[in-house]
Amino acid sequence: MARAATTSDVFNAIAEPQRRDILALLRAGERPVTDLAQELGMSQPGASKHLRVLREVGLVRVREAGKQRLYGLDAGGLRPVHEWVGGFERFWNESFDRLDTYVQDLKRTEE
Amino acid sequence: MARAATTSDVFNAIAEPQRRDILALLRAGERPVTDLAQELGMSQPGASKHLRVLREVGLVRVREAGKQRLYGLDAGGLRPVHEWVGGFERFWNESFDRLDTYVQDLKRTEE
DNA sequence: TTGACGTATTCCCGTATGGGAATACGATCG
DNA sequence: CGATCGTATTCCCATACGGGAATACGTCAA
Repeated sequence: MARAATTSDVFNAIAEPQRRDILALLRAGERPVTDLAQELGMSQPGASKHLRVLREVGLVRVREAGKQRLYGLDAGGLRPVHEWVGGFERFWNESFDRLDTYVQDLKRTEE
Repeated sequence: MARAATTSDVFNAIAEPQRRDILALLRAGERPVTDLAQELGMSQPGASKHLRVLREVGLVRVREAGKQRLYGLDAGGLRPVHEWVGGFERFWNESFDRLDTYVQDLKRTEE
């Protein structure tokens, strides 16, 4: 056993910088694989692989368009992530207080 | 070359379910390693390792407390994630429209 | 100083990947 | 049908992890 099954999980899908780039690009609209690959400076197979992951977790949708396959954004899958992170929102607003406490503590320790 | 250096990146840090669990628990306040390990059903070394990753990306902060080391949440690091995902918010609100378009397209294809 | 307790490291293993190269597919056009 | 274009797969390599076991550390109590 090793590296618990992480794939097919949205959090893992967006952990890859290149995949985040793809998603960002798709906000502008549907695009064929080659287009994405070229624009992001990656190989076609590379783009296809990343798109596959994104498709499997439901962040992207494909549409057959003749010889091409147009990939489009399906942002709904990001909602759970947004909500999860949102659950911490009130904590980073307290950050200054906490940082202050931390600093006070350091001072006390140094004395 | 393989699997680009992903560690030391917030997105990657929260890609691990267990690490997300740790962060969630820490919202209730500081905790020593053993506590976390037990509560989450993981080994002490395991907890320490995950905490190390979280510390390196700045999501967690340590405070020496005698024999123990109290880990506390440092949610500020989640802000970039929240913002990134937030950049897609308006897209998942359009999801119904898009889904509709998609379905229309399927119908047309089947005819 | 010796022990005990709470943690962090180090090893080692097996699997999951990301990337590159070559190749297999599927659809459209002559 | 045969050629071509746009994509998806398959191999293979090297590395990054996550997990378990054993061990090294650092601190405090007796």
